[in-house]
Amino acid sequence: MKIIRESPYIWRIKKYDNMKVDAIIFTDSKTINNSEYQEAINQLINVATLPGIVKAAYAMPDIHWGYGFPIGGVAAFDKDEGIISPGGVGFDINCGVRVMITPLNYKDIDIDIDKLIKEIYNEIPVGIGSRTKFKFSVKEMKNIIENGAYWAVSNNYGISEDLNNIEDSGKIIYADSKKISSEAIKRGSNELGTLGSGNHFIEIQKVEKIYDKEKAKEWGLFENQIVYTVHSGSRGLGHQVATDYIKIFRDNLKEWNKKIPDKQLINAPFNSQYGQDYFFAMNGAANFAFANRQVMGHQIRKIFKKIYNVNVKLLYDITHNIAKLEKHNINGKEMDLIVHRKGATRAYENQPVLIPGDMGTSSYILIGTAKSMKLAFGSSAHGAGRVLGRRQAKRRLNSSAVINELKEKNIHLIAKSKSTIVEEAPEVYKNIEDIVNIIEKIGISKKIAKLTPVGVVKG
DNA sequence: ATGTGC
Repeated sequence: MKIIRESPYIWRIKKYDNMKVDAIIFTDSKTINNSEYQEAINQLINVATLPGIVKAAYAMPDIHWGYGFPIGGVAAFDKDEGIISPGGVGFDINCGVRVMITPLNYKDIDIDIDKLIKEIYNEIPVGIGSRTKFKFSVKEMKNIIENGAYWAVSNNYGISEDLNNIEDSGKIIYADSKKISSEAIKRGSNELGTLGSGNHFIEIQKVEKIYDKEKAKEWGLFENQIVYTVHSGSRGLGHQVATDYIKIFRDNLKEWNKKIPDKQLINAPFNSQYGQDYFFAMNGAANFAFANRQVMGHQIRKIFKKIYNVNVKLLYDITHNIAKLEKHNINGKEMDLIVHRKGATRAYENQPVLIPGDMGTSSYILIGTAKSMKLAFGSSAHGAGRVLGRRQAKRRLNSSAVINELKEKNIHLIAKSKSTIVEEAPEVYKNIEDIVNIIEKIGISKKIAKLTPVGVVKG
């Protein structure tokens, strides 16, 4: 294996053996040789062997091991010759982030943070197995799956201008509820508007720093402003879709998959019936996730209206777990590609890029660049990335110490489960500043604003 | 991530 340093933060592994293209890693010299990176880099090399892959397999600075494909990876496949793989999307289909902005200043609100997060916690079901009290009918579920955030806004969970500020307007058209199992639909029927667990969160944040005054103003951001972020996905419904199609592919595409270097890279030709079925089911789950974040974002907006009598706007809502049909310019030729972003954020030129950190540090609002279109199919990083596994975290940390540590930083926390507090502690994550600085130095996104948490709701 | 595992 030959790693070439192409620039201070770009590393290229020249293709060898069964690789069809090179692998490219965006990171610094400190981490490229880190042994903990090696598993993820091996996964990236495996991805580079898959049929129809175009240009290279890419890794963002926050890569770590994932199911088959590394988390923090981008892989684009030719629409006609290439594949689609559930492992390239992840189990939490359309896990993503939305940032909503208030006109409030931190000094107007600081005494009420506990009250505010408690209201949110009481309104929105959080934690593993979190459910709403009511269930949607199968007919209504189909409507949600095919219409996403558009469904939510049409049903009074939002205002029409919200839809202008969601990736794909919160509704992917290549979605078909008939491709989703009744089991998945049943699981989703009382999950709309629920947060979930793990790294999912709701954070009340303060705009700590503005890097680009003009763009921040255009986007409605100012220093010390109160904003909030919702990080969640497609809950049990999306998880069931992933599980279902991995099994369907295993049962029916044995011959097609006999050469894959890792069973978890199971895939279907994009243009086959199985590939299309997964694509339409996956997009249905993605629409469910768009609706889910839309509902939660709007419920919190209503809480702000009630307590502070202010109007809240949606800055942007974006996914970091999806495979999308996109047109890209490859060596002067426009190509239709199926771009898998797993733990990677779309970063089209001028588009807001939302990268959350851990609950003790900060999150960033950035902007996509022309360079990102050229270097990584218009993609960027998605978060800090773990340094400690969940089990290790439990062994080394305890929840009251984490709560105290946050308290010292004036961060209020309300969480359903003590083990989640420990598994998601600041110590468990890499430094988000490093990740953001690397992607900015490469030029695939530019910083607009830095957010620091003041109130956190966790599962 | 997940009614937390084959």
